[in-house]
Amino acid sequence: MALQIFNTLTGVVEPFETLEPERVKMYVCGPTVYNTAHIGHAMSALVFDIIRRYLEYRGYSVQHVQNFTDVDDKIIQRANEEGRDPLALAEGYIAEWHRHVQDLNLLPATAYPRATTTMNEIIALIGTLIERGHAYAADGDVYFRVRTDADYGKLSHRSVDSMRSGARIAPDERKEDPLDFALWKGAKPDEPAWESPWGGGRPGWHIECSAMIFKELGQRIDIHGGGNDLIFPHHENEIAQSESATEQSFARYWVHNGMLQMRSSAGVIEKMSKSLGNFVTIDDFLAEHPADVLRLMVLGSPYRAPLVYDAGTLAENERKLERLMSALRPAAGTTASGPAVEGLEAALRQARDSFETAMDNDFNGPGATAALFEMVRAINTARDAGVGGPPFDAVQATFRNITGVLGLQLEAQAAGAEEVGPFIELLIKTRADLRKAKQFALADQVRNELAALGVILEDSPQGTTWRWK
RNA sequence: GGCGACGUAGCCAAGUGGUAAGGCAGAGGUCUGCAAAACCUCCAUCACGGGUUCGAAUCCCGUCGUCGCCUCCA
Repeated sequence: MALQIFNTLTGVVEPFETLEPERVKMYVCGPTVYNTAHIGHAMSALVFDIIRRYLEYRGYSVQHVQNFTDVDDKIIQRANEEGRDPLALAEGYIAEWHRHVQDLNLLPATAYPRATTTMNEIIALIGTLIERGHAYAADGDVYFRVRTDADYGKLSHRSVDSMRSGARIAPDERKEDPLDFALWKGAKPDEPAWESPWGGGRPGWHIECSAMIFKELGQRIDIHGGGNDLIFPHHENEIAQSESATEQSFARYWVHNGMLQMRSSAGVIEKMSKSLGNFVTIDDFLAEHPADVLRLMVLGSPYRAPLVYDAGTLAENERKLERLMSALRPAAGTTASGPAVEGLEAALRQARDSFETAMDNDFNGPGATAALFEMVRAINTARDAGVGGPPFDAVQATFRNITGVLGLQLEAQAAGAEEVGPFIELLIKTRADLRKAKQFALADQVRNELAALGVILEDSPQGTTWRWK
């Protein structure tokens, strides 16, 4: 079966066909860098990281562009509050994001354009829109003339008329129509400004994405992604601008992830956001949990659906990670042929098929992880049956390969192991002597006290191993 | 009010016409001095009400409920 993707534009799952053979042009909206990122931002990045990895697994060469909105009202506001230069403030959060990319094991995008480094292209694009009658300058600002775009609203599936009747659009006397949106904002005193034919100012939010896409990927792209909170107005406006300027279709597939939601202590479930104050920063999360736990959380729910974050989902995914890691424990036996080996290999092949079928079906993470757990059981069962040697190693390598397609690292927490390892080994040896002498109370005391320090001992016929809890 | 998504066991969740994957939690068992881990077994008729069909969780209509967007937002 071939890859199928849900397209927000059409509202249905469609076969995936690229503009050019074996090549995918993908643009994903990145963060506005005015504040520290939280795990909701991470979720979106993880979703598209997984999509990209799977496309590459399927043989596509992926051009993956992610932007930084590094000049906008919020950045300016925040900089003013802190008495800092807005561009320096943005620069700091961009550096922080690049660190998150590493910490979360995200594949770096192939390009990271910014609004401030795309200024010439933005100004040129606005000029084109004005020439074609799709935009107009007004008192230092430039607005997009929404009524010149016949199919405005097609992405968010709403009509211009229904939006006009909505009361929530603030009227602005400079606009010809309340729905018109800013392409260029004239600068007030003390605001960062770039020279343009319409005076000093800065780009509106939406235009930068269109300009960056044209610059980095061309006038047409395969996949445009982002959070589903961007569908309207951001992506709707991007389509309007882009297609009005180029007179051809802009992005083939619009892919949107659902929002990360937070369950409050009162049980209320709401979107995680800065403004509500119900967020967990990426750094805070990673201080307590491996990045794989967050990735498993994201994989454990369909990417388009909202994902509720609470203590329960956290604990559940920590256990999932432990279980996946159990498949990587070394073989104890040496059986390298026979029915047990054949059964293992057959089970792996079947699970791999299930994995691909699930991922081909609009990147079905829960289905794909289920296939992973089938591999885990097959591998552990085979180990218990004495399978070992090259066939066992090969199967584990396959398992690692597949988990790697999802971006899972499955690395044992090694922090401090070099320093404390010898001491723990010493205690394990002492405990072994105590057990040999039937001094079980003392032996258990060693184990319990280590457990209190976060070190789990596990006995097996081959000896005792330890791991961090 | 408008638009959209969704409602499967205690929880997360797969399945989109032929009698319910997987994970967590729980129960029993194997192993162990005891644990832990691993392995085995058990644990749901799919929000509700109609309809279409030989047959529906899966299609249609309605009701209730949840979330998102309509303003900055991943």
